[in-house]
Amino acid sequence: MGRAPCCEKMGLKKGPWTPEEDKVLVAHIQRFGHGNWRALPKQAGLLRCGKSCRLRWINYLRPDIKRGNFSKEEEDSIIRLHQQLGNRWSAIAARLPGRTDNEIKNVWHTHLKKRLEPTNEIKEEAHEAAAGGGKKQRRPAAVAKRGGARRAAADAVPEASSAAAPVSPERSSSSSVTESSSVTEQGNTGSSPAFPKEESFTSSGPDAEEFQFDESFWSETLSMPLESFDVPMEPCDAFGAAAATTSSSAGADDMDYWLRVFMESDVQQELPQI
DNA sequence: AATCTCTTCAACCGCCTTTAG
DNA sequence: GCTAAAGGCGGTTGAAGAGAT
Repeated sequence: MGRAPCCEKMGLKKGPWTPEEDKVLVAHIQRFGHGNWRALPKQAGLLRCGKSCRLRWINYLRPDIKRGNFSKEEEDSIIRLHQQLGNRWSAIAARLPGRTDNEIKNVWHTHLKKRLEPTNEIKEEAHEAAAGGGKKQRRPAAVAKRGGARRAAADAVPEASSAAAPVSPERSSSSSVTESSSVTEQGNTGSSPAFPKEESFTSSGPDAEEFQFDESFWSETLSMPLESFDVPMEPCDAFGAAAATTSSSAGADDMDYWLRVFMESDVQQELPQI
């Protein structure tokens, strides 16, 4: 059907939001709500496109957003949910109260996914190293040290807070439940309370072997009843009615249904019980 | 100390779905 | 039932920070 761009680009600002813009947006939404994102920027006097406002609100300004690093439980949940839902970040986010799809997506790509690909990378890197050294030698991730200016700006937003917390492992590259094939997990979801996220899952090093994916992980995971998840599996997210009215939450219901069907049928019978 | 390389994440882009007329 | 508008979602990008050299 061919849609016009979400905003006529003339004169609209792009890039990082300033605290002033945040204030204006928050104040406007608190007063008038966000019935119409498209019209909102005009009404609020913002030189932003509606989508941009929506994104900013959803991802950063909403009062119920939980900022800061992900707890181990949250990461475990992401991993499990990703196994089941694939890259359906919004569906995953709906099950992690206070977390946004964008944030989860970022965490997945920056922390979790990486840790699940060591076997491939190791092989390639070994190859490269043997071949005379690739341009990209992966260092032990210099993770979690950031949080610089931009984060500070985000934190300037009401409710911002943060705490250090680690990550955990998993694998499954892109989408769909079925495509996931193997995983390692063991030593990480459960072990190491301190969970040094910098080192645990880097792709190289003597420990790499430990992260070979093991079929048994899937058996365990797939045979695990949903109820046993450490995160509440509510059909709609923690953000209340607004989200519940969206079509995506209906989709989440469907997904829950099918997941249960899936879990309660073949999988449990075919896979070895723990 | 300077430069390079890598990592992180906020924000954008464009497609798909849903809703309204 | 059709079309267009709006909302929603996932993929991708690029600026900036931090560690390595």
